[in-house]
Amino acid sequence: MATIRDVAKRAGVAPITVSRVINNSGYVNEQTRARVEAAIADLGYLPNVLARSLRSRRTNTLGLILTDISNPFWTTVARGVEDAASDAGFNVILCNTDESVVEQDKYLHVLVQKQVDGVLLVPARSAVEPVKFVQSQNTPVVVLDRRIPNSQTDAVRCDSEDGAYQLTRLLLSLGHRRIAMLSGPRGVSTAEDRVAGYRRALLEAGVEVDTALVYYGEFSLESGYAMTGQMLARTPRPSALFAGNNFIAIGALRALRDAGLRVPEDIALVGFDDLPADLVVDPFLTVAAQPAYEMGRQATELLLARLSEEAPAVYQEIVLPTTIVVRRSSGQALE
Amino acid sequence: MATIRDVAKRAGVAPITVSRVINNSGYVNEQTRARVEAAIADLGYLPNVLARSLRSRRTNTLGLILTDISNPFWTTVARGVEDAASDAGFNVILCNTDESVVEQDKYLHVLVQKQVDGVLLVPARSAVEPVKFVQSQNTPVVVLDRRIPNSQTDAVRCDSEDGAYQLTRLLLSLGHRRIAMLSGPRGVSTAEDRVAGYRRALLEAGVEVDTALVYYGEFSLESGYAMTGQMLARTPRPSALFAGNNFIAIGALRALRDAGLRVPEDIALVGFDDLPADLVVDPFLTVAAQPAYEMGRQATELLLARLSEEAPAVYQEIVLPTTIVVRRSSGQALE
DNA sequence: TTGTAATATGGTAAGCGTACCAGGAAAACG
DNA sequence: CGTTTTCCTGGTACGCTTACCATATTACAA
Repeated sequence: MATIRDVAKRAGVAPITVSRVINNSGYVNEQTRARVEAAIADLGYLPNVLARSLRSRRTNTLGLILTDISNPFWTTVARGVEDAASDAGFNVILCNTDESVVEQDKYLHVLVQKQVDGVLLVPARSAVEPVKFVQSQNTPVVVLDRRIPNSQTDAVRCDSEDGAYQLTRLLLSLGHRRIAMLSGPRGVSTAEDRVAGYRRALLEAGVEVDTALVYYGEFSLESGYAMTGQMLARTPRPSALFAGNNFIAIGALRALRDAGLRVPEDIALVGFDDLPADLVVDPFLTVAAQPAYEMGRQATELLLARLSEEAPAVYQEIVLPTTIVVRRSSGQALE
Repeated sequence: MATIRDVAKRAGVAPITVSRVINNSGYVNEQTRARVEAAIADLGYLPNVLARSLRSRRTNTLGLILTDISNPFWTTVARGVEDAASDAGFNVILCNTDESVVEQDKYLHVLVQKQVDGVLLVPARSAVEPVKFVQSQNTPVVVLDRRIPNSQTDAVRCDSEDGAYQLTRLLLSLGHRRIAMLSGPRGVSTAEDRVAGYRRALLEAGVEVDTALVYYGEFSLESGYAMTGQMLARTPRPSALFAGNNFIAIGALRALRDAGLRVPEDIALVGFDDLPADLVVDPFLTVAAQPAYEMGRQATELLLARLSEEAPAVYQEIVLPTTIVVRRSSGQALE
């Protein structure tokens, strides 16, 4: 473990000169530079980035807090984040909260203490405090995917409200009037925005919103399965089902299959979040697809841009459009 | 940004005493502790972990280098790693190499310079040098998923040879004699081990190995698609297809569909790596499933165990079994 | 010739905790 | 009562690099 002093001694210069060579900063004579580089090579010297970061107050590390990397939507977001970070010479610390505020806060504290240069946060709930905490430590935050009302931050997300509106309109145009909505948790903006879009479409079409058909659960397969079971007990049975995310959709599909119902013949199904094209041989679900990779990438680029600014931030909110992809699960128009 | 000195001043003690309170080390009088804790709370003090790490030579951070987090197999491994790390109070820096040795080496250098306490490496190629480099910096490594012949390291992987052997035997038992093998890159142990298991099964059954039916490509959808195209041009056409990983299997399925062939009626298909149960409504592929989560978890636990040992390592190699999951894609016995 | 800028290099301290060593007071022990 | 042990606290230096300030030489214009 050679240090910069060892290199300096060997090259017959001061440590600071070695530092200049390494960082290509300030003036260094060509011959001196060569001597230093030779010494570095001889000793196999590698700078201790911790010491550098302590002094320079830059770690070239970002924190990414999301709910669960196992969900392919987040996987794709994470890949976008890592790619953008890597391109800029940054590393990413990955954190899964599983929607737990407690876990989220633990991670936020650790990240701040590790002096990450910035945080990409998929907030477990809509509270502003976690964001304020990070900002109070002079660490910039970009809020990803979900809204936090009244927060002063940069944010990158998709237009859940509009995506849900479009999907619901699609179902309405096919003749459906009883559409069940299986959403995620209350207090999570994407879950609520999707319900809002659904309601707007119904109201606009003059269809009464039956609150008994609107479910708030978890963004999980189990919850999708359970909500579908409850939904099927309603009479008359809804003719279409809106799944609030990809896991809910899969849970719903399983529940429908277990109930002996065919999709779309017996009941139509649409969902939020597409599965990556690479994972599916024969895509079947009609969905509102979100540009997950782009979200990750743009959020990271926004965060990195903040780091190189001195001016106080004019917070930006980037809302990416969703794309309705019509496939078989939404079925034909009802006769 | 209060420092430990600020806290010390406010509590009327020396910085070291504050340190003792924070780390629960040494003796601290109860009243002193209370005063210090009050000062910490008043100032909103958070220790600077960089400074601590510089002194203590511990970062509580691990590096995870894999090929591509987008592949659900790696996603699951990563989740296992992060869970195990998190349980032990460690964070994980995520790195994607896309099978590039250049990227891999970049990441290894950065991780070492960032003083990570250990590295989990899915090696892009079977060379020992990258591992030796990390070890030369006194950073322990666990090699994940792939073998590196002649390396002195801990390793956790699945038994690819045996999994391939079992799968091939399954096909043989169904009456197949012309079985095409679509594998990953030469120089990647999992690709080669799977070919080896395939050969062993054939030899054991007295079936001649037709080298024209063994393809080495990439572990990607595109490669699977392309290899399948080539394979279909062979006469007589193979009656079964062995896909070397999940992406190759999906590429193969698409190519077969595009060629108007039905699976398993026209051609049987088996693959390596299962898709996570949560992602598939109706599993179809017969596969050798690897315990991806367990691999990640055990590799991490092994790495963490190394960190708390002073004795020179007796390197361990953990080989987890694969599970053959028979589904429809392998078809019935040929008549 | 003098002033100014560009080039080149170094000293010192700071960034923030903790390892190590020391020392004093109180409690326990023979 | 002297000695040992336990309890409690602090000083100093170190981990390694870089920010900041200072100095010195050369080059070139005024």
